[in-house]
Amino acid sequence: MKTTRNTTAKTAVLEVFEKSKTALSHTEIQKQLNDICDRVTIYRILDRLLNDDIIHKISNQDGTVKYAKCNHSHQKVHIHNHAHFSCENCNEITCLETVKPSYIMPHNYKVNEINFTLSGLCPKCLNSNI
Amino acid sequence: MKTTRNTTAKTAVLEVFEKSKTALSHTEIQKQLNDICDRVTIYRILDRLLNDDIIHKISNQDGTVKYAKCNHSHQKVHIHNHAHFSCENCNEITCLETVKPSYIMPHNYKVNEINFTLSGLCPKCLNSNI
DNA sequence: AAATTAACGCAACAATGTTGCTTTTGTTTT
DNA sequence: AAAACAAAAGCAACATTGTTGCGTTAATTT
Repeated sequence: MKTTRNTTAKTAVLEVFEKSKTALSHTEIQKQLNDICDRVTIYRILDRLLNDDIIHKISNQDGTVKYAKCNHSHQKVHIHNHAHFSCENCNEITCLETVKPSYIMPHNYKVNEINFTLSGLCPKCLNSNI
Repeated sequence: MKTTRNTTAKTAVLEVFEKSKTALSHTEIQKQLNDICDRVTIYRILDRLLNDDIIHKISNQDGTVKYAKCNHSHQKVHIHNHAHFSCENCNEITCLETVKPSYIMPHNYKVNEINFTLSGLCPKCLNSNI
């Protein structure tokens, strides 16, 4: 069986997620790490964290891919079927863990996962824009 | 004022969309066009069509970007606030124009657009898999 | 302390998207 | 119908993002 190790790079990436309130792209993570490790290493760490359900992947309307670690202190399992908000002004993506859409599906579809991303202005930008 | 022209390449791209029931990636469009024009030209045509609201952009969970032209014969304006379905088996993305999610937002957010993508098995794959 | 192997670094590559500049071509004007 | 105008195309070069192979390093177990 394959065991996962706690390397310095992985710990550093997790710290970056811990500190950030918003979802981060690979490039943003790399910048925050100040090149303490290789680009490829970050990709591989992200792969492992995704696999272990510690983070989840969000792809924005514009095609950019971001990653986030949710705070789900009380839950045992990481639920990523919640909504995300993408701000058109500051480009930050945040998890809206309370927002759960309801919908009616046509027959003959089997839904395994949902991805619900809303975009517009986040509270921060909404206030400073008026 | 900038006027848009009906070039052969643009017409060909529109025909490809017309024929296709599913959303298409840049690469898929290029293949169907049999290299009648440059890669860059396709990108620029897609930009124009997006700008003119003739097609819309869908970015899948996996980070791939696709484009689709909806059939909205009766409407004057192109509405792209509908749901999409992404099949995990055949990777096709289809518009679910009838599916409109309802949800409750926290205060202080201004929602301009929504992107609701469901993934799982489409009717075609659901039937052939059992 | 030695053994094991997960993870890293590096180089190379692939896919996707962008930009600048010249040429072509669709459309309007004369 | 020809000339004028400018949108769009072609081409080359580049930027970004993500992937793969392989030898080396280092976390964990024995």
